[in-house]
Amino acid sequence: MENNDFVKELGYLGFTMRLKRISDAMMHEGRRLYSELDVDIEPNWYVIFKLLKSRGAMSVTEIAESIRMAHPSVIHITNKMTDAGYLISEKDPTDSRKRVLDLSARSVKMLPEYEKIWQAGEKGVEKVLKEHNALELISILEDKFFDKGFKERTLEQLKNKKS
Amino acid sequence: MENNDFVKELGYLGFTMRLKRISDAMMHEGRRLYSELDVDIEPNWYVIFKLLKSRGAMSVTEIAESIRMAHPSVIHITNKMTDAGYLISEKDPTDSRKRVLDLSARSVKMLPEYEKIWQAGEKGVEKVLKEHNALELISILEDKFFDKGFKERTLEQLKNKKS
DNA sequence: TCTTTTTATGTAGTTGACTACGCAAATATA
DNA sequence: TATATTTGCGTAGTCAACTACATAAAAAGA
Repeated sequence: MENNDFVKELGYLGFTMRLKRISDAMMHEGRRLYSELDVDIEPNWYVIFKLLKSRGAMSVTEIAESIRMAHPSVIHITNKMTDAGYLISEKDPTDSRKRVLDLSARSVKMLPEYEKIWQAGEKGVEKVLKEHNALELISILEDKFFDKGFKERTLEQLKNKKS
Repeated sequence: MENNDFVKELGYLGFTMRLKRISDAMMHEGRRLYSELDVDIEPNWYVIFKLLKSRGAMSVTEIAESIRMAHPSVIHITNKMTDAGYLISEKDPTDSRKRVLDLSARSVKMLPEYEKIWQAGEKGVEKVLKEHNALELISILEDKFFDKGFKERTLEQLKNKKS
């Protein structure tokens, strides 16, 4: 960080933007990392890989709920993974509305290599965050600001001017 | 948060995605908040408003550096603010490459109202985060993961397999 | 059984970041 | 002074997330 960072000067008002900047920066770093290692996957795919490996085949909506994402986002990600040959998509035989996704043979073959990278990334993050209770803070943020949290809290403050 | 959140199960591996989810959620909440209050501004504009109010007129690149964003992003945001009548754009008389941006009369008129909202939002965030050293943690994240941080740390871990 | 409601998926359109590249003006250098 | 480099801005193209809406199948209810 440079010392002339205006967002930092804004205190708690700058919090959301700083959160976004860090998250965006890490995403872009992830993309650069993969491209430098010549690995043709994208950041965030790892969640789908891990999920399907752990739980087996799942439908679009099941995936969306498991990782708390809107279903169109899941469709977008998994379509790209399917195009890249990492996922297999099949109609559910008992419910023809559903589409069931699972890891392809290519995924099974490549996963060991990719998991090395993810483990290294995790270690790097862990080293920095272990002594700072970072996961605990993230949990609190999720509890307080997911869904209606931030808006409601602000409207509340606008009404009760006293505080 | 629901209890069946797979990303949470991933430990430090899920950290970046959880960061992104929270930051996205807060952004969307912000948009909903403004629309509910019938205010025609967008999340993140507040940083530009605050910056120009505090520092006076600035060029595109100066703004980008002050808030640590890529300059095309700043152009994108400030163009929309200009279209909405909140900013004035003028060529720098001494350097014709530069374009200098400043708050319009409309901004000056509306700012007191908007600042009430931002103050309320800040209070809401502050209430939740005060006892958790959240700003300190954000600073650490910025120090460690901005720019080349995350990629370099991961590559390092990939080499030194021992740790 | 026929109709209504719910569920699962998909598409379209919006927003907000980024990188890569191009162009023109200012500055530095030969 | 002429050329080369740097700087400032802008555009194009990419990607990820969201909401709103559409469609079709399944489930529920009359």
